[in-house]
Amino acid sequence: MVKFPTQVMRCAAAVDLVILTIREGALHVLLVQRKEAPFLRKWALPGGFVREGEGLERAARRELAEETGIEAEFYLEQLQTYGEPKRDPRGRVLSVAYLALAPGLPTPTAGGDAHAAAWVMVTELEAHPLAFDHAQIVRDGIERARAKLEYTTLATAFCHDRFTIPELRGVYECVWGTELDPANFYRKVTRSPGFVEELDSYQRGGEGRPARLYRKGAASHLNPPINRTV
Amino acid sequence: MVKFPTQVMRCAAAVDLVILTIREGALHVLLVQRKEAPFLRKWALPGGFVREGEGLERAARRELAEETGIEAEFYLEQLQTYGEPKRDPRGRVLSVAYLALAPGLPTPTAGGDAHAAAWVMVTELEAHPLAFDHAQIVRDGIERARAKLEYTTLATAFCHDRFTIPELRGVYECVWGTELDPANFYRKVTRSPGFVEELDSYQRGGEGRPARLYRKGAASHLNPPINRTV
DNA sequence: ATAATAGTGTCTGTGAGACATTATACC
DNA sequence: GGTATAATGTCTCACAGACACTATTAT
Repeated sequence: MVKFPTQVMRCAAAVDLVILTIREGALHVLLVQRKEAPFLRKWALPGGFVREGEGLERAARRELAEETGIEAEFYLEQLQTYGEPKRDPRGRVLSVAYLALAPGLPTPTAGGDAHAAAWVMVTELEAHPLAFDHAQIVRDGIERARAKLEYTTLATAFCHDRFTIPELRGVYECVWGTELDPANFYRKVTRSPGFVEELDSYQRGGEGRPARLYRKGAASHLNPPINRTV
Repeated sequence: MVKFPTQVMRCAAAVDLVILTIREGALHVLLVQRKEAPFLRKWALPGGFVREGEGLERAARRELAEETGIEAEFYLEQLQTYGEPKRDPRGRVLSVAYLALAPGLPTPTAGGDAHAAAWVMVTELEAHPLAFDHAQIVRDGIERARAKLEYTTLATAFCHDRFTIPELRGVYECVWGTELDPANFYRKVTRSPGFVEELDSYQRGGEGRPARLYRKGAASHLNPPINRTV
């Protein structure tokens, strides 16, 4: 059996999750309070060590289910890997960060692993000093999400099965922190082939004219993109 | 001193490089022939293990210098991390892949590490079965480069200090495998603020009217992007 | 009726694609 | 001169931004 050269460095492998969702009209990220040293009681991203024989994405999905307590189909993509030698005082750790997007989750999620978990508005992240290099990871995750809304149909990952165009516009507005023209947004979304599929039902109960319901379409890319430079 | 939980899995950490360049009007990737088991004598991406106390990007730059034998300033960005449990028969390895772009390199690079190294046209990759999951990594790297040419000024990373607009167009055409209208490309590039900076000299010696020389500008993003859907 | 929100129509400016035309080199 | 390539000009169509207008609900 072939072996590694004996001097090869070994390190621990972790996955960390930037889980974004929209609650009460604002972009939130899930944070957990550490119950172990180092950084005891500090806020951190949910995550954990990769297990023997477990793939990276599988580890990420396991942590996702554990920490949110929800067995749903999240959108999940690998973000980046952080491996500075000193990023963890316990020793060398490679952290493979994942970005997860979720529609507004029902419970505030008291995690299965008995952490204190909380949704924190991304505008209030400065008030939550994060452990390790997690502040950087969160910034990278948010920026990735913001960028991808431009040229992909990813905004639908923040919506439930059925949603209205104004709800979808709200996703863009929350994530980008801007306001979009309702009329132009409507035209753009409905005329981008495969972005959304029209349904026969309407959203009732709100003020004003009821909005037609849509579900996500088959397209994943958006060409031409939606501009956030306004 | 704080320690990891004892049962935490340890793995080796590697960096693998997708080094792209343009030679003789075609996109090439640097491959090395393995001189060790496993996959002895098979083609593979240049790379190696991360050393103790060495950051990921620093490891990538070290391998880049070793394998190309050139101490130049490459564009380098992290691509993705590959960590399937069985991807290396010797044991668990996390491979952090990097994408490097280089202007046409003078020598075919007989690597410092005594590998046989070769530039391979990306159109001839099928004829070169790659070790590990490197075929997937190369595909991901090429696709990343193709996508980034659309909305960034990265094409200049394939050019030397001074270049002409037709040369830059050649970069797009090689990487995308398409043809672009010279007149429209010229207009787009010269009117995108910060893409290129006009110089006072001209490229002489070729056929036809000499082309003005440019150098890369300060902008990194391109808005609106250049479309490859034609 | 009034307010509020959903959805449609219209005008205008920007920019891409297509392609004609002019400019400047080598032979 | 002829040929090749660089650079400019022009026409048209698609589409985004701005915003007026119509449609449909709740109160």
